[in-house]
Amino acid sequence: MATIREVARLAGVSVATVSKYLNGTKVRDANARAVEEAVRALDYKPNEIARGLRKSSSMTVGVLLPELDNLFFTQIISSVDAVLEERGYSTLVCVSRSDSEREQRRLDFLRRKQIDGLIAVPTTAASDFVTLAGDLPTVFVDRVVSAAVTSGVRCSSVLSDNFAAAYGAAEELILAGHTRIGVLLGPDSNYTPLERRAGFLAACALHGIGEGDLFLSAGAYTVEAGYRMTKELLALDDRPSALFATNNELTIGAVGALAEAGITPGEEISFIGFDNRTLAEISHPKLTVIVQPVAEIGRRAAETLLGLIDGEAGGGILHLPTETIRGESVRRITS
Amino acid sequence: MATIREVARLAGVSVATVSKYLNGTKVRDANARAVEEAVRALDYKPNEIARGLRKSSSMTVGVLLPELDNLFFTQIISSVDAVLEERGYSTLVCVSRSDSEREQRRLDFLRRKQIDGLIAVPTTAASDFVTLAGDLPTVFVDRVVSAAVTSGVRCSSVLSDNFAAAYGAAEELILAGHTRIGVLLGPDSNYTPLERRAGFLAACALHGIGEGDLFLSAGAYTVEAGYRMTKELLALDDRPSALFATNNELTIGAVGALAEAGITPGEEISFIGFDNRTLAEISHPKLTVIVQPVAEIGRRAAETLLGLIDGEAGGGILHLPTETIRGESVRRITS
DNA sequence: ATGAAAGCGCTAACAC
DNA sequence: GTGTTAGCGCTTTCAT
Repeated sequence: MATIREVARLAGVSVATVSKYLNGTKVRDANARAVEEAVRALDYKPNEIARGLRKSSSMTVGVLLPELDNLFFTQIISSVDAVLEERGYSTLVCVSRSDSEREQRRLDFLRRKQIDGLIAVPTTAASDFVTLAGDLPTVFVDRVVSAAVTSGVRCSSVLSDNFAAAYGAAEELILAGHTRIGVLLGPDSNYTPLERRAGFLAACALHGIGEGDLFLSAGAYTVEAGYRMTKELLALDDRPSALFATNNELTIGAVGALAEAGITPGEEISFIGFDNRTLAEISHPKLTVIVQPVAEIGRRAAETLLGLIDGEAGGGILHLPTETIRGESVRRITS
Repeated sequence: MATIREVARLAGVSVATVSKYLNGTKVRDANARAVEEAVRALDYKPNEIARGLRKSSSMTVGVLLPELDNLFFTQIISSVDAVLEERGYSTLVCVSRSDSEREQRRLDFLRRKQIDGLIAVPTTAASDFVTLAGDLPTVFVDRVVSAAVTSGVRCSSVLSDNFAAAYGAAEELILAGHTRIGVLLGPDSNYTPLERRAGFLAACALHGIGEGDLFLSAGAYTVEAGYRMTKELLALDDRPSALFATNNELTIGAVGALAEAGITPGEEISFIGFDNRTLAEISHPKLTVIVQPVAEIGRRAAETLLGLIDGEAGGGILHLPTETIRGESVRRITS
């Protein structure tokens, strides 16, 4: 690869002139042309590594998340990347496999790579993660860090309004006449299940439905867990008349269990799913689902990070509204 | 961030000694301990950028693909990353959005970042892409480059054995008695549809089924295209008795169209899908699908790339076998 | 085994 | 406006 020196020599100017021209400082017209020509002739491409070393800015941001074979995360990366790319940043992706130790090692790795900022879906409790991140501008996605910890720290959060999402789902079912509802929840070790549970219970409480009428089951955010929980609920003597699955995997599992039991959502049992727009659309009848604004989450996370990098204050928590896609899987009943 | 200088000063040795110790060269025991302690005290993390500049190796590989909101690609990244990470490499992800110009710009960007190698699912015809990649060690995934072009060039290909996959699907249907089969194919502008079409036709020809008995429809690799093609085929007076969807999106679309038409796969119409293991499992009855060994593809691609980086010869084309997951969506008929 | 010093490719003072 | 030069943080001769 050609270096700036060779370009300078071929163009008959100094390296400083080449550098200046390439970075937008005015140079004499004749020199500009000479440099341009030399660059083309040598197919010169600036070495960003050297550039980064000198400017102590790598124009790289790290993205650290639990896994890559999950569309929720990768769609977020997708829009994060779109925004960052436009600003000339590149994206270094690392995976924690939901393992705290691994996560810490990867974070260490990213710091060695001199990333300018970080977008993370931490596995470690976010508040502890803040400590690890230190002074690195960081945006948490799908997790929040209590304001207490973040004060003065350069980090913010972007996520769906999970409380409102679950609240809305509950209302949807309650207004359709359902009082005995099964809820498939994720593990309490994650952050979002707590918000979703709280939102659901809040709506129920408001309508006089206590926990006694509800069938709350919690498990992993996996297809298997969704399948198993649904089967268990269906096997009950006084089984619920409606089901709410609170994440993509649980939704898939629930749909599978219902299909296997020969139950059509919206007939014997009403159903509200989460996130899997595609599954909702190809199901027959179409499913009612709550969908998170993944693209928007990614976009806002990236923009927030760029703000932090540019010195804006952190500490903000951005809750983005979810959307309810109404299919025909919620049936009005009169109890 | 602490530098190697500060570590040296605190440890009371020269930077050379610190560097040597950190890189595995033997140093006096007392010095080793002193360095270790200084590193801990300062929380020193080597600056990989500076390191890369000096060694002119960035320990970074680029991954360039059409999009990130597609599990086929992201699962591949996932296993690529797992392999590379183990060897100390990091992964720079770029997206072409299936746009040749954009792809070239992103490739340029990656080169500026001094990547040591590239894993690509090119949008540009792979043979042209080779020229762009130049001397950069490159592994093509899901695409091949004719041996003629690659001779002497440092690139190889890793992909599924698409011919055999489609051949197998055809046999599966033919042996069940089907002769009038609808095939949902992707766009001829991609590479894989060609192989899949050829494989399917080869099996048919062997069993005396000509193109006249087949219903080949080609379209985009999208859910909508799959849905539309399926509806069209179902609307025919002499509609086929079996359907084969040749990719994930087409499979989803087909399943949706069948559900909407009230057709249960494996009853009125037999069905073989592609890649969507999850959908196959939660469907009732379970679907028969051909699945690509995504994890293996990624793993082998990464290993192949590491080989190329280490100076191995390129030019190889690795075809990995697909797997047939048998559900109950193929029904034996007697015509 | 150790340290002084050169230099990877680039940018930013600084003097002209 | 241009060129000379120092130096980003590191590795690597090359003497010692």
